Formats: sequence, C-alpha cells, structure tokens
Amino acid sequence: MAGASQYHHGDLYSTLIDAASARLEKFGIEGLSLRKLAEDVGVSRTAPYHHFKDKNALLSAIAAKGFEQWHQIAEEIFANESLPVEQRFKDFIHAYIGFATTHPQIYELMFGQTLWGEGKATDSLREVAYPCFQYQVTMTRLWQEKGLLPSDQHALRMAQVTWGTLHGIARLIIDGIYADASHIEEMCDCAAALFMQHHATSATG
Amino acid sequence: MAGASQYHHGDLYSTLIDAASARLEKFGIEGLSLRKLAEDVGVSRTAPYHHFKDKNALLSAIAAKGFEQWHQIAEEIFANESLPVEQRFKDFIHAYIGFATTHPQIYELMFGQTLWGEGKATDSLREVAYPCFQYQVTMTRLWQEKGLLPSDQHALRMAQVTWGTLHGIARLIIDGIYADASHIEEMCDCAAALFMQHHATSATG
DNA sequence: GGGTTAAATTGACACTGTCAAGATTCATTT
DNA sequence: AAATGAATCTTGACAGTGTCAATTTAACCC
Repeated sequence: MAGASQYHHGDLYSTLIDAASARLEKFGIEGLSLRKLAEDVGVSRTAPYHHFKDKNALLSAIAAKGFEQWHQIAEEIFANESLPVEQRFKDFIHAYIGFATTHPQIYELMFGQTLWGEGKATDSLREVAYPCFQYQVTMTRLWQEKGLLPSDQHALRMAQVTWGTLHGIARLIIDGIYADASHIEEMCDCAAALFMQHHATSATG
Repeated sequence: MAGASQYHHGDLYSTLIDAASARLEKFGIEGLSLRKLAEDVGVSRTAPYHHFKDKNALLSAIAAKGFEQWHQIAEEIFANESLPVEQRFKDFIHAYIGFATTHPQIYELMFGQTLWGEGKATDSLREVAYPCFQYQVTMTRLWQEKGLLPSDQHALRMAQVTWGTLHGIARLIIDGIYADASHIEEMCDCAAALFMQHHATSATG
C-alpha cells in the first residue's frame, strides 16, 4: 500500500509535512508556496487541501513537530541527574540557542508572528505548545529551589524573563541583528553568568 | 502647493508613509497591500513605485522612522541626569517594553524577519539602525562603570544579552506567547532586579 | 457488482507585487 | 511665451499566490 501508485498517493499527509519542512529550511516561511510544494510532491495544487484545512494548518503541524522535538531535548538535559544542576542549566541555555540557530526557519515558525499573530494557531498546536511553556516554569521553580536563580521573584515572572532572554538572543542571531553567529557561545555564557550572579560557587567559568 | 490637485499629488512620499503606518498598525505587515494603500491615498496602483523602489523600500522607510523615534526616547532617558542611574535604568526598561507594546506592528517591522531576514533592508535603514545598536553598547558600558551591571563581562556581550532580554520579552508579549500584557510592569521589574542582583542598594523596589 | 466515501483533479476567482509603455504636468531654458 | 526635458501618474499586462466549487478517479465494504 506504500508503493508507487499514481492517483492515490497513499501517505500524502506525512509526505507533505516532510517536503514542506525541507522547503521551509531552504526558502523560509515566505518562500513556502503550497503550489510549488504540491508540484514537488507530484500532486495537483489543491490536493493538500484534503489533508490540511489551510496553509496555516500545514505550518501549525510543522511547528508542532518542532515543539515536540525541543521538548524532548529539554527533558533529556533536565532529567540527566548525573550532572550538577549548574552544568545542566548552562547546557540548557546552549541547547536552546543551538536548536534555534540550527533550525532558524522552524524556530521562526514556532514562535513568530505567522502563527501566533492573531490567533491563527491551530488548537492541536496549542495543545503541544502550552505544555512546553509550562515546562519552562517547572524548571525555573526548581532552579530557584536549588539556589541557582534568585527566589525572591515569582517563578512565572522568572520563567518569562529567562525564556525571554533566550528567545531574544536567538532572534537577534537568527535575524542577524546586532549579533552574529560567531559569538553564540560567549553570549550564552554571558547570559548564564548574569542569571547566576548570586550563585557564588563558580566564578571562574 | 499643498492644495487638492488631482494628477500630481504634491507630497505623495510623506502621504504614503503616513497612510502605510496607519494601515500597518491596523492590519499588520501581512495585511499591508500596496494596491489598497494606493486606493486609500487616491492614486493608481503603480504610483508608489515612483517614490519607493519596492514594497521593502516603503517598509524600510517606516522602520527607519521607528528607529529615530526610539533613539530619541532612549537618549532623553539616558541623558536625564536629575535622576539616579538606577532609576534611569529601570525607566529605560519600561520605556523599551512600552514602546514595543504600544506600536507592536512597527516594532515587528523594525526587528523582524521581514526586513532583516536576508539582507532586504535598505542601506538608508541600516544607517539609522546601526547607530541605534551602537548606542545600546555605550549605555551598557556606562552602566557597568556605575556598578549597575557586572563589569566582568565584555560590554558588547553584555549589551547583546540585555537587549536580547528586552527584545525577547517584547516579542513574547506582542505575539501573545506565554505572557500577556497585564504582567508587563512586573516582568520589567523582574528583569531589572535580575540584572542588578549584585547591586545591593535597593532591594525593596 | 453497486453504493458510499475518501482522495485527487481541473477550472475559476480574487488578490498580490511589479514591469512596460503611454499620458500628463512641472520646471527650466531659450 | 514657447519648447524641451524631467518628474510624476496612469492604464494594461504578467506571473504568482491561497482557496473554493464541481468533477473525476480509486478504494473500500456489503
């Protein structure tokens, strides 16, 4: 059933997501045209509409995959109890910026205005994204308990600010504003040091 | 010469920028159509092309205006020596987030992928934007000298991280991700407190 | 086989940015 | 004041885009 049929494609849904992801990484969100995508896959212009309500629905599906991917990375770092919290905290920062800069277009999709602008995001995307946000708060609370981050602030606020920092750095790098890729590591270290100012254990780096 | 002529508009350049800014704030970048814009102003579809090479050129001009506006705000706060540095630092943070959330679409234009994605920005935009970036470094260096920010980091890195934080918070709020407008003030205070951890003078707020 | 349903197709519409060629007005020079 | 040249604005046209409607094709179940 997964052969090379001509009329019924067989697994157009997955094929579209894969092809769209590839096209996305090459040409960006703006350069992702449904028609050219269909041509790539070898179906007619409107075939995708039987699997995705919208162009937004397709993009949402890709973004959802990105969230799942990232969530897994974050969980692995966070749950690796063989390393000290401090190291895991730094790893987390580097992993976040690494993920964002390795897949800039997908990152843009996950957090950009295209999907979150005016409630264009699919319900199924929200169901994947929100737990991802929530996880950040959980981690932040634990970092506060471990004394890594100051605990005189609400965990939610703290999570918003720390994530905001990573988000902002990622975007400055991605968009090539005011920061270029050669300074990624140093910027991550600088951010980590800034957050852990009162955590006086290791000032050497 | 600013009358109601019919063929020659008289001051189409400024009129277009104003109308485009208005349309932008209402419908966003995506919703800004050159054709509808021309109709708004009362000229034909291609009239704008005699004043702007591109749609990008128009957007760049609007963004440039935004940078000038912000630069002026920042300078006023920074140069107001009647207030203590600490207060001016907090004011700066609140002003930044305030500017971004008051004109979300213009902010998106100033720092988003539309103009900075792949070198689409006009030269004249760069000429306005880069000094704006540079100014941030200057301020950061002085904040370090005053003991507000830790001085064991390079000023450039520090500036990238602090601006990154503000940029990230602004975007999270604007895109409605993980943070909503009702927490703006608290988030700003949290960020300020985080930056000034080692500055032990005022912990009360 | 017949009938239901899912999947893929062509045709069409409204919309977009942008180029080319022509019309109109302004400015300046003679 | 007339003419020339440049600036400005116009209509016409083209290649794209997302998306809907009606239609054909294939699969699946009884």
